[in-house]
This record gives sequence, structure tokens and C-alpha cells, in this order.
Amino acid sequence: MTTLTKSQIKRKALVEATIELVNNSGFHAAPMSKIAKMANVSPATIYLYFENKQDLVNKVYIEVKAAFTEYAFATYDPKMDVEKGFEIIWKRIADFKLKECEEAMFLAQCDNTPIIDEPSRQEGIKHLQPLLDLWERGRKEGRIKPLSDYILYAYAINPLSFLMIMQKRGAFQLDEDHLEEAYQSAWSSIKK
Amino acid sequence: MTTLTKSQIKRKALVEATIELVNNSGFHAAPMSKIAKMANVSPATIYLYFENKQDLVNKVYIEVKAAFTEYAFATYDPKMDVEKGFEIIWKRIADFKLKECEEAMFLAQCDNTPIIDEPSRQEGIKHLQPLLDLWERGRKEGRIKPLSDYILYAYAINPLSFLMIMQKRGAFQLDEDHLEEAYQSAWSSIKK
DNA sequence: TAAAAAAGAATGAACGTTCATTTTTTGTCT
DNA sequence: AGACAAAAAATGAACGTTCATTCTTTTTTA
Repeated sequence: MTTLTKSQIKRKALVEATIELVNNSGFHAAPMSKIAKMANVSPATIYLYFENKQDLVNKVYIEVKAAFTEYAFATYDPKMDVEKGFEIIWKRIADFKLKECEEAMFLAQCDNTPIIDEPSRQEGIKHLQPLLDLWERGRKEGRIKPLSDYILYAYAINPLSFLMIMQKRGAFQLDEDHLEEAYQSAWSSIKK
Repeated sequence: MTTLTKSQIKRKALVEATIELVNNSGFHAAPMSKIAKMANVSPATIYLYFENKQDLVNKVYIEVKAAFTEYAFATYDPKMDVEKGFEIIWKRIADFKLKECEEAMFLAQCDNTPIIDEPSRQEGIKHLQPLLDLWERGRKEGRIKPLSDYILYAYAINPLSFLMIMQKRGAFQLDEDHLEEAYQSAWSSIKK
């Protein structure tokens, strides 16, 4: 249990308010004044923690992405068998997307729009390296199809984002059975 | 060759300017004044064709989605064999996403953010019915896995959006070989 | 009590939208 | 066909609002 200083609490409130407002209204309808109000803070206070609105969104993106990948790889060990490693990572990602739904929605929005600047996007990608390493090993061992990382990601990981968004919009319910089906689809699309 | 009236030309210019600006800058950084300038039109003129900015974006979304699905199903015939039908549709969709890249980017952005209102989103979904019908038939004939439409879409169709965006960002090149690999992944993830 | 943090009010710029005019098109009459 | 008037389309400037950001003052912390 890490106790937060008052400063850290305020900053966290700002980050959460940003995520919620951008998720529900979009960047264009998430003014600093509303973010401040939602975080119970004066608009001016935001500028003690962030340079400007762009900086705020960039930093929220990078931090959420870091939290996402940390969660994704928390129970993974590079010494694991390729198939087992992939299953572990995939299921942790699924977990995150369903449980930390707000954060995941925010990432999806950033990944599909120009609201994040290019350096922040690059910074966010870095953290995926363990997965790319796993795939590289899998290809070398002949256990994973010799496809580019982008195609593997498109078929094995990204579908979860689509399902999470549909779930968030109430279009359908992603239960345990669905999740297992989805995992099987994911694995069968990359396994040799 | 359908000849357009002056009105239709102006409206078309507005639609294209909207797509380009929203793609490159995001909704929040696509002011009416810029859209007007890019379409060589006065800001006031936009309001002769659209009620307001929200209406403009909604209508652009619906029209682009309609063009997308019309293209997707243009060479498809419901009497086709399930596998052939899927291949035809999938490849047309891939074609569209790579050739009409701007339009496809715009759709991806709308589908992953709250910039479109709910009725317009529903309207856009309707046009996908032929694909859902094909899948329903495929399930009945035992040729397609008994998965929900959302999961089928997530694994068979949506990955193309991710690949298209990566391609647009210059991250990698989606050539003929990649495309065939992607198609095989798509089909193998839904076939029984 | 000095310094740091936070606040609310203020500021100028930029936005979406409207208004008063001008320009273009259309239809009619010669 | 050409002249003209009514209607429609289009315009640039202007409006009120809202925004991101800053400034000055107050509150909290050390």
C-alpha cells in the first residue's frame, strides 16, 4: 500500500478526470475547466502539474500505456514456453481491457486519432518489447507463423480492443466463454 | 459518368475537406473556418448544406460508411458459396481500406471516439447486414464457427483497420503477400 | 513567517454560428 | 437571343460564447 502525498492525489484526480471526460465526450469536448471541476481543483492548478493541455493528454497517455503493459507482463517470465507465455500475456491483456475499461478505452481513442503527438506515441510503443521478443523467439523456434509483428498484433491482440469497445457501448457481453473462444482465435491465428 | 451540379461539387469539397482535416488534426483541431478555406468556400456556406458542425460530421460519417459498404458488397452475390462470398467481401474491404485510405481512416477515427452521435452510428451499422447474413448462413451450414457476430468481426474484419492505420502512419508496408497472409488469418479464425 | 501551493477572476484568442449584403442563377417577357 | 427582375446561393464581417492560459491574491505548508 503506497500512501500518496496531497500533490500526488491531486495529480491522480486530474489524470482520472481527463480519462473520463475524453472517453465520454472526446478531446474536443473536454475543456480544461471541466477537467478541473471534475478533479475538484482550480483550472490554474492544472498548470502546476502539466505544461498545457497537449502535455496533459500526452502524459496521461504514456502513463496509462505504461500501466497497461506493466499489468500485461506482470506474471510473464521470458523463460516460459512460447505458447504458455503468449497465453499468459494475452489473458492479462484481456483482463486489463475488461477490468480497467476506462483506461483501455482511453488508449484506444488515442491510438486511433491524432490527439497524441508522435513522440508520445513512440514512447508508448516501446513498452511492448517483451511481446515482440516472445514472437521473435516463437518464429525462430518454428512455433509461430513467420509474419510481421504488425500482422501478429492485428490478429492476436488488437481484436480485444474492438470487443472491449463494443462491450463498453453495451452492444454485447464478453463473458468467460466468449473470452476463451477469443483466446483460441487469437492463438490459432498466430501459431504455426 | 455522373455530372455534378455546382451545389454538389461544393458539398463534395466540404465533405472531402472535413475528412482530410479531421484525419490529420482531429475533430478538435478542425474548425469550420479551416474546413471552409480548404473547400474554397465561405464559412457561412457550410450552413447552407449542414445544420451545424455535429451534423456535418454525422453526415460525412454516414455517407462514407455507405460508400464503404457499397464497395464491399459490389461484387458479392448472396447465392455464392459461403467461403467464396467471404473471400470476395474481405478482399473488397481490404481494397477499399488501402485505396480509399482517407475515407477508411476517417471511419476508424469515428468508430473509436465519441465524435459521432449514437443514431448516426446505428445508421452506419445497418449497411453491414449482408455480411451478417452470410455469417448466419455459414453457421447454419456448419462452415463457420458458432461465434457471435462481434467476435467474428473482431477477428476477421477489424484487423484490417489496424493494419491500414499502421500503413498510413508509415510503420510498415502492406503488400500483396502480406495481404494474402492476412486473408488466410482472417478466414482461419472464422472457418469451422 | 517565509515559501509553496492553490485559488478565482481576468485575458486575449479562437471558435461556431448568424447577419446584412452581394453575386449568381433562374425564369419571363420582348 | 437579350434584357430584366425575382429568387437562390454565397459571401465576409460581426456576434456572443467558450476556450486555454495567466495574473493576482489567498490559503496552506514547513
